[in-house]
Parts: sequence; structure tokens; C-alpha cells
Amino acid sequence: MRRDIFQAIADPTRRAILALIALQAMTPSAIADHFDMTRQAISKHMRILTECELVKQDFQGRETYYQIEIDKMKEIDKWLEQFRKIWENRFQQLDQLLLTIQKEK
Amino acid sequence: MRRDIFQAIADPTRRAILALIALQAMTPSAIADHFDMTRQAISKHMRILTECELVKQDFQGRETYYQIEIDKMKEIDKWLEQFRKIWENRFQQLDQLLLTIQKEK
DNA sequence: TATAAGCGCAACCATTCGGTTTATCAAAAT
DNA sequence: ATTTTGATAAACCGAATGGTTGCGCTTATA
Repeated sequence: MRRDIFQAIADPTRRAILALIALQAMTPSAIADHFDMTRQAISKHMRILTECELVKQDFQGRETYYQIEIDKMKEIDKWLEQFRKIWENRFQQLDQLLLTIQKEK
Repeated sequence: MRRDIFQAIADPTRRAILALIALQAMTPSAIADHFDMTRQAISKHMRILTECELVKQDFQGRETYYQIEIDKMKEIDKWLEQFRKIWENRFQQLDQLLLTIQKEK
């Protein structure tokens, strides 16, 4: 079952988890403390995040620390690029318009 | 039913639609020509995109042109900000390290 | 005016999602 | 050696998702 980062970040809980562990690597139990759901549910979310490599496991004895794979987040940024081009272009056009108006005065 | 942009872009078809109409406003039928599914299915996708305001309708007679709401895409960019901070920071740290090594030479 | 075209809604269906509870297994602690 | 703790897997369940077909409305065209 190939996972997709966009599907992964679609869930608000998973986005919150990412924000959490972006600050500091955490175990599933520690993460679960922040949410109103079972540890098992969190585990399932971690599995999805791991499968699409947004997160990496760091095994220490019987504990598993999850840490964010920040490079993977860049893929979303990369996808946004095509749209960023557009909004920067529009901004530039507006800027140009303002300049023209100013000149005319 | 309140829609969420992250849920909206989770679907690959919807991402493809956004990329399409980013270039040029299009009618549902025209969009449907690009996909292997019915016009009605596309219509449902457009409804979702409209509900979360990623897309805007422009009614012209019996045709409906859909155009992208580029500003809404910035919300994704805004969400990424917290992670961008991290990866830029790491890059900076690496940069610093390289400078230090260079100085030592 | 009759007909065709463009669009969206409703009902339906199979599959996926996001949670639960229960069970299992390995590592730590007593 | 036994018990506790941390983590995952499996089975289950209701709700949401993403598609279909069929219908009806409005606008354009013959």
C-alpha cells in the first residue's frame, strides 16, 4: 500500500503530530498524551507517516522515538512551486500597475 | 459540511485539476476531457474545491468557468512555514559548519 | 418551438479511513 | 522469575470517500 504525503497531511491529527515532533522526537505514548485517543490510534497514524517517510523511527530499547524527516516536507513546498510562480507574478503585475499610475501623476 | 484545503488536495485528481485550471479557467466538461471519469465525478470534485474556496465559479450563460483562487493556496504555504524554519535553520547550521572548517584550514 | 448541450443533484455502491477493543511480544523493573 | 511497561497487530465498526447511473433544469441552437 503505497502512501502519499498529501494524503498523510490531510488528517488534522497527523498534522498536529508532525508539528509536535518537529520540535522534539517523541515516543508514541508521549504523543498520545497530547490527544484524546488511544495509543493504538496514534500508532496507526505513525505507521502512515512512516510509510510515506515523513517520519523516521529511532529504536531505543523498547521505546521508539519518532522524528520528523524534514526533507520530505520539501516535497510539498516543491508542489506549491507551480502556484507560487503565479501568485508572485500577480503581485509583480500589481506592483507594475501601481508604478504606472504613479508615473502618470 | 466544512471543507478543509488539506483534505481537498489529498486527492490526486483534484491536484491535477488545480494544476490544469491554474493555467486557464475551464468548464467542467473541458476539465473532464482530461480525465478518465465522468463529467459528474469532476463536478463533485469541483464542488469540494469550491467549498474550501480553492476555486471560484464564473457563470457565463449555461457554461461555468472554474478558476483557481490562488490566494487560498498561500494557506498551505503558511502551514509549511513552521517546517521551512527548521530546514532553513539546518541548512544554516551546515553552512556555519562549512565556514568553520574553512577557517580552521 | 423542439431539440441539444452544459451542468449539478440524488441515489446508490464498493472501498477506505479513523477510531475502538483485544491480544501478542519484547524489554525493563521488581 | 515474575510482573509491568511500551509498542504493534488483528479484528471489527460506523462514517466518509470517490466513483457510477439517472434525472431535471436552464440556456443555446436548428
